[in-house]
Amino acid sequence: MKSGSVVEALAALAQPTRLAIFRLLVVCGPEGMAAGQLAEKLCVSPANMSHHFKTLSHAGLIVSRQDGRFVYYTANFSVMNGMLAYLTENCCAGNPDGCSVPDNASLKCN
Amino acid sequence: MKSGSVVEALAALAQPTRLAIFRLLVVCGPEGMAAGQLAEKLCVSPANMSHHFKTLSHAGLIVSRQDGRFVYYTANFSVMNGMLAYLTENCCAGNPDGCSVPDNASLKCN
DNA sequence: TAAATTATTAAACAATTATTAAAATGACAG
DNA sequence: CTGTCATTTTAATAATTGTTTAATAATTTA
Repeated sequence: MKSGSVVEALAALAQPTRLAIFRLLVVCGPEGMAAGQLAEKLCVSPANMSHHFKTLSHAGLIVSRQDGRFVYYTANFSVMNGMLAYLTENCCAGNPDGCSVPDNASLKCN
Repeated sequence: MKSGSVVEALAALAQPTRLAIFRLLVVCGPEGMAAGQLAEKLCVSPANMSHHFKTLSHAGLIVSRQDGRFVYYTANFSVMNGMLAYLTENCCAGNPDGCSVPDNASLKCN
């Protein structure tokens, strides 16, 4: 994963509403949740939510699908995992003896 | 870890220079690196670096210690690990069968 | 003590971000 | 079609953030 994409993903999650959206979608799993339902659950106006969805989508962290007149959003685990991998790699390259970073710092729900 | 602290840590890392600083310090391990050395390595002015150090310090991601006229910074793994734990917990609570999130999504260099 | 080195702070500004309200789009039911 | 519901877009504003320059603080060397 490129450094720029990681920064974008971190920035997308570095906001209370968006972090809450993402975590809620992580819990929802593959079915996801409708935009309006998320808005109601988080007490945020639809317009504001839509802006946040756009930011998360652009970062690749969530994916949308239309179902009737509802739009369902789901968490995209692979980008999240790429971000986690980037943050944990090359740990303590200076003193490899005292260090063991697991390769499995990731969400495994795909 | 509180949601607010996680947002602060994510925001601290969601900037190219600061992400580079943190990753460099992760690689350096417990000895850390002097502020000026980091500035030179990343081609960023000392004043600008100082602001970024402040942001990272306030988020708890780095720690400073004075050594002579140098200030050494080191990565604080526990806050980083708290952030990773927060991001990976409660994964797929909706369909626990198909999900196994490792408990060890962390840096293990302390 | 004075000068040099290392790092931080203060002030200013340009740029980005978050939020709101209003208008517009797209999908479906009658 | 027409009207309604769900969501997005546009436009505007307030708030935050990143960078630069200049000034300040702390430490060491001469």
